[in-house]
Amino acid sequence: MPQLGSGGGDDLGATDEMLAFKDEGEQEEKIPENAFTERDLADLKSSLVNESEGTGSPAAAAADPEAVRRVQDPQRVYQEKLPDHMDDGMKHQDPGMYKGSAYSGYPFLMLSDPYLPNGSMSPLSNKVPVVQPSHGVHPLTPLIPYSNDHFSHGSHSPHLPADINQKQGVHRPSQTSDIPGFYPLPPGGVGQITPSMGWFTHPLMLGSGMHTTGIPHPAIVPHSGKQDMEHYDRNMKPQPEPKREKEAKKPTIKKPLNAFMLYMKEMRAKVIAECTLKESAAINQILGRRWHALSREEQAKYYELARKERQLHMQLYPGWSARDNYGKKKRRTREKQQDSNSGGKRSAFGTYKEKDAVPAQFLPMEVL
DNA sequence: CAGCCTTTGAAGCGA
DNA sequence: TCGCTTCAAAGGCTG
Repeated sequence: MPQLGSGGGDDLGATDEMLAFKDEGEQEEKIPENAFTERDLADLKSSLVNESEGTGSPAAAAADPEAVRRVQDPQRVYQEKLPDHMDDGMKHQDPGMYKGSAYSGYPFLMLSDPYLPNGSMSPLSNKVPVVQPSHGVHPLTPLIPYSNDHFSHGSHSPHLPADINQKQGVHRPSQTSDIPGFYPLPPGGVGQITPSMGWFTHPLMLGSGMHTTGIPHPAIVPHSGKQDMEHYDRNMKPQPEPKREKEAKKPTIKKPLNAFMLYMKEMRAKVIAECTLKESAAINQILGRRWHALSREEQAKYYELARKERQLHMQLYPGWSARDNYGKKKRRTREKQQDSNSGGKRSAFGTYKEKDAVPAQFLPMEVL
């Protein structure tokens, strides 16, 4: 807070305290991704084996030395757990804030990259307004899947005005009021989107989900859920007559994605490719470990992205509350959930079932 | 075919 | 304020 909060409060009301990370061991954590993946996979497999054998946490812990290290160093864990509000320290979009570092590969803020002749990053591209409005692309979440792969096709790059970075990136009077300005949806812009572009194929683009602002958002989802989505994906057409009722229903506005979710979205495909795994539960375990292994800068960019996602969400759906979606996911086994909650510990380390329970002395203060 | 699994983080709510 | 609960994504698995 002291060093970063000078620019006034965040409209999200975060405490804006930039927790200093401990530098300890950071280098160790920077493991090449491939090696990491192999180890992840091995770890995962061994822990699965161990779990099936019914052994306890030691085996699981042994399978993940990194986790063990974290557990044994509560302070590190505490510092590792980067609170969202730290990103508020970066909210000012100070051009120098991330200059040339943290946002590399960051699909949101680095959006201009694919459009740069050499693909390199312009310093200006660090700024939030780099969000690509001319595609009608959702400025935040949806960008993740498109990152470089999608943009590398180059078919849509002509839609990006060459000066967009300068125009939108340089001058930003206020944090909140200008957000909508990031996402002007040019008439016809949507139609230019290539089918490969994630949520541009979203059903809502085709009708019911279009936000009243005219800005489609992936957070809006028809009540009907998966099947409808699949239907849309296959046919790229609005639902036929019988679905009218459903259309009339109020669409579900999804929660904005948090930092980890954004990270998962971006990295999932990569992990799947590297591990040839598809099961999300396993993938997520790997991603969870990788998340912890990320440097503070790398995590910070996702926290920042998540913060902007929330901001945008707030602006698009002012009256929306996470509460609105409570109960929409039917949980069949509520008792079971409670059991696991009572038997396990949800902490900075994640969700621990009994076998993984962390001794209290290893828990960070905030958890205790 | 609905829900589970699995992860972290945000938010809501009751005490 | 604290602690618990729910949901966000995702895709194979399960009953």
